[in-house]
Amino acid sequence: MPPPRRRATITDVAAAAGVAASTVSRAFTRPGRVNHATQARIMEVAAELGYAPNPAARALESGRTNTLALVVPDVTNPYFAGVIKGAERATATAGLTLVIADAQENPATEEQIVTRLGPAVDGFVLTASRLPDDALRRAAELNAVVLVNRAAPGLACIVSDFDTGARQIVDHLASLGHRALVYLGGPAESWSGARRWAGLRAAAQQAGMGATRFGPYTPTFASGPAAADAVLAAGATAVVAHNDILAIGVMTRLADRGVVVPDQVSVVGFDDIFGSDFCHPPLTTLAERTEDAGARAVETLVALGPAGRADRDVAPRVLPTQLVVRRSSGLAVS
Amino acid sequence: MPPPRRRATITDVAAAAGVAASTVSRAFTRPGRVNHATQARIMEVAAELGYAPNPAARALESGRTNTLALVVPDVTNPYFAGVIKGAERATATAGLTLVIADAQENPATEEQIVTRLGPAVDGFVLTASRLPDDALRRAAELNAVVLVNRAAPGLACIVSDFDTGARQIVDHLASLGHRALVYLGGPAESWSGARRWAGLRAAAQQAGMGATRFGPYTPTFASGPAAADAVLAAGATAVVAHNDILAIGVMTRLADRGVVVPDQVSVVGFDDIFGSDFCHPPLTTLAERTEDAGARAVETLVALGPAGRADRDVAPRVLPTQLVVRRSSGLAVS
DNA sequence: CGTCACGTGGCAAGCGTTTGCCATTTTTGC
DNA sequence: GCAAAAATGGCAAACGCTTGCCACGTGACG
Repeated sequence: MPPPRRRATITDVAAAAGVAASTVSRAFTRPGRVNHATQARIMEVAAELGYAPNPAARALESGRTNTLALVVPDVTNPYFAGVIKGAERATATAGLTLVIADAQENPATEEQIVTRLGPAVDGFVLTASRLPDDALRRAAELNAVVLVNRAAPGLACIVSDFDTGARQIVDHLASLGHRALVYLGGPAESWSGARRWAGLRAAAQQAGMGATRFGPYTPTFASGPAAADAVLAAGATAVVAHNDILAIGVMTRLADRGVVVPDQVSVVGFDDIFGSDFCHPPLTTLAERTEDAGARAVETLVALGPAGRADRDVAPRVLPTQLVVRRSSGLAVS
Repeated sequence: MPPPRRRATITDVAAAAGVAASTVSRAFTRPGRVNHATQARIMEVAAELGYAPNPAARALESGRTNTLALVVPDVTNPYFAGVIKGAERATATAGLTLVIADAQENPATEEQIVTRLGPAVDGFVLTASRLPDDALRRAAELNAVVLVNRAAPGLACIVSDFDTGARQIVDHLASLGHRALVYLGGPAESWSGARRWAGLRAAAQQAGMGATRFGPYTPTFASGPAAADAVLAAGATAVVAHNDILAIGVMTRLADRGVVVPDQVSVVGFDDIFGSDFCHPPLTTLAERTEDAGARAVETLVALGPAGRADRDVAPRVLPTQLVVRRSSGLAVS
């Protein structure tokens, strides 16, 4: 095994090519600025030496790191997979590097991430942030920040159209003859959870349907039994869960208790995650354009620039949602 | 909106606390080295100014970035969620930062990631790397590298025990009366795919069972129909898929064609991903300790040090697997 | 009371790059 | 051919931090 090779620096390349370091630097950053022949020679030598510019040194001088951070509450949650994918794609297109950080559903962890990573990145995409408004404002003073599925005064954000989405769900259930619905709420700090419930309640009222909120439940498979039992105890015929994972957990418990979905209870979720098409029965759910959301967020961040000058419109960009009707929703029991 | 505030530097803190910059630096990096009272004052001032050390500057001096990179072929693939989670946890424990990069199942992209990110990180965890051995060796000359579910001469790696796992699968199927199995192969470059097939074939031979490989298939839901149709055409009673996603895709197609799993065909997957417990029917699959793998990989990387001195044993660390029997496997049709 | 060790803090160099400024050479326009 | 302008490349400072080295002051020891 060869000794750990020292990485070639710009000076090494300069020496080998017989030019000054500054010329090498320009060859990489301002291609037009140096003579064509010199440029070619430098590039050749650089390739030969395996030279790659040191990002740390670059960042130090310019203050720009060409790195964006995406913070999600839980990387293993398939809901965020789409956001990650979209952000990843948009970042690559912009020629930047993306760092993904896991806040572990914990505001303190999230704040720590923002503090520690702050100087190392040009901006943050905070997805479903659990941080209070003033913490977000503070973060936005030091870094460009774009929110996804969370709104805060003065900050750019990308949100799904939960109002229309909720109306679609309610209309769907109403058209199946349901007269009331139960909403299984997610975490209390969840902004999107609040929006979902607000949308459902408003739409239900407009449609003359009853709407009750249960919970909060942690939106995991494991919360399914508690939620399902509560639904059965209440005698509900239609239940809308905070998200698909919870919905699937509920359906699993209902099956265990011999309750047939959708014949006896209709179940609707939010997110259309991986798995909602092959669970049993396949889940009716409100699909969000998560990949778009991630991509849009990064694009907005790039447009904002590292200073985070939000002089432009900070009006929320609203992404459409779409109700995917599968087999978990059916006619109300008469 | 306030003007974009300049980030406080170590000099600002030093000035505000009435000490030299070096003292502030030491207060952060060598707590015992400065007077207790001075230390306290510095910390207080630092907190007040919202100071956080600039990682780029730190990295420049020390050559260490305190950042590790985890490269996965596809972040949205739930199989890698466990690896990510485990790596994330171990990295946090070690007080480091983790960067996750998506190679998009593309060797060229993977190589580019390693090149571009190389100077910015202290080491790489390459998961299911598609890179050829010599590219891996080159990468390992410049950075510490640990492989997950991939082996290469001279490099540290964490692998699942596919030999034992394959034997468990074969024994299970044999005990259900199956006399032969069909393996639905994954991508040709997949190292773990090769190991899976090798293990299955060896175990089948030992058990006196037939074993045939079909494919390769891209391991996605969408490949299910093609694979399922091939299985039916061959009249197989037991099928083992390269991974759970493919297995679920196959089961979906089988259901569409009116074939009952497991009564007519038994299906077994690899990975035990999110969803394999609630698909229909729940999938029998070989569970790997993916979270452990991620954590172990990071720990190994940390132990290696930034120089990547693999003087120590580079023997593969083998992680046990476990067969999770659910309802997709049953008695062979007689 | 002198010597020594130790605790504590400052100075300054250096990490690899970028960039403003200047000097030199080449090109252009007349 | 000459002056002016453009092209090209070098010098050196700066980015924020770490760290080897040194200086100073204090307490311990003989």
